Amino acid sequence: MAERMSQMLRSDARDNREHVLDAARELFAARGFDVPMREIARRAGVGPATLYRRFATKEELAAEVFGDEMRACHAIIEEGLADPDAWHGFCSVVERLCELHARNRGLTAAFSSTFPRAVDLAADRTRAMRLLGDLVRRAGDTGRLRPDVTVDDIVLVLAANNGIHATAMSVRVNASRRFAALAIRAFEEPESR
Amino acid sequence: MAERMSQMLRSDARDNREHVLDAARELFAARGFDVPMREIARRAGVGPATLYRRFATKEELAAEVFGDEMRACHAIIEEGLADPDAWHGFCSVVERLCELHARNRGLTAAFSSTFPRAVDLAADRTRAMRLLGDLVRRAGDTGRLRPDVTVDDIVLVLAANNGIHATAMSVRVNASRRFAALAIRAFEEPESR
DNA sequence: ACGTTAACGGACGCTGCCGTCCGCTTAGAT
DNA sequence: ATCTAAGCGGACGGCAGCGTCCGTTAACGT
Repeated sequence: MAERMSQMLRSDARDNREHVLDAARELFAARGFDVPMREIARRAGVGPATLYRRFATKEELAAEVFGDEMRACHAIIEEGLADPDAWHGFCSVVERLCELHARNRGLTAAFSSTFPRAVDLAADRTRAMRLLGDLVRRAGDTGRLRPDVTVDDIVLVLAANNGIHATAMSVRVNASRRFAALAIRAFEEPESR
Repeated sequence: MAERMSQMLRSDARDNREHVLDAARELFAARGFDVPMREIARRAGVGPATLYRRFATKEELAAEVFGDEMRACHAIIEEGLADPDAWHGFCSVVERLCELHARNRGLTAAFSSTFPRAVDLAADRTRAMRLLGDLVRRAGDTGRLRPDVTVDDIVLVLAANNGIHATAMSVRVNASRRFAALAIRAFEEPESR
């Protein structure tokens, strides 16, 4: 559908739309949702009006950008579910989600909280929740996961992971890795190993 | 010193100063550092000019407010150090710090990051760090704490705790409690009990 | 090549915040 | 009761970000 619309655009408009999305992706990832629209436009080599012509509001742009990131989340969880070792799959999901969120400031906002008008993100979110539920159940069956751990705990950890506000990305990612390791320790049944 | 200055103020000015501090405490706690100065003034029943006459800048006001909260942090840590059961003291510090930070949005900003001009807060911060170091060492000696846990891990957990962005305070506090429990599990040496 | 029309971007208006100024008010000393 | 200076707050200017308008440019069908 998005492609059909892009197809009807003139070639320069289509290019600019892509440039805007790329710029938004980079800036949202690096500095969170609070980057000014003008700066996205500037980085895309485009005037503000052009940006607003394609994306009527900041939320609309964010919805499109974070929709992509959401798909990355889904992919990670599904790969974890596909892991023959359920516990290992669970751990790698926690680790990789934490890292993804550390690399994308503001992705957590899309994941846990809700954007004003981003209805489609809510659907992605509930789908991710369902998948996470499967993951937790599957890991629980192995006995390696503490029996009282729920999906909410994962979401809590993800939200908390977003509290790591270091400015430099490398610092953020390192801290996030340590944090993921802590979280996994907290989730693991001590008597299982 | 602060009292000496207040003493020289006219009675109405002194009252208003207190009202402003009370309002700022409440609003910073409830909604974080981003509340408008006007709103603090309004809540204090005071004009903007009055507020700015007492606190030349927003940071100055925040420094004064969070200075008080800082003292609460110190008290918590010192009580933990005074606990005859070192491990129990350690746990209660983690729990109580998490809860305090959950009740005070933006306190973590003062605690871990640095305000532009809040020099005096930095001193409080390093003092808190030293105390936390003592706490960790003391808990480590009991063998209940995993030997690789450092002060940085506590700070990391505190920062992460601040990522719990629920709007309603009761929700935030509950989530924070669960989070503290998770953190303590992660810190505890599994073979020790 | 050329005309039509989509697309562009600089300039604009609006809102919300910070911090200041200045004419009026009132505490508190005499 | 009076006076004076400390104190007050509404109104102001400035800045930054969002979203829009309109005169100009250039894509692309013929």
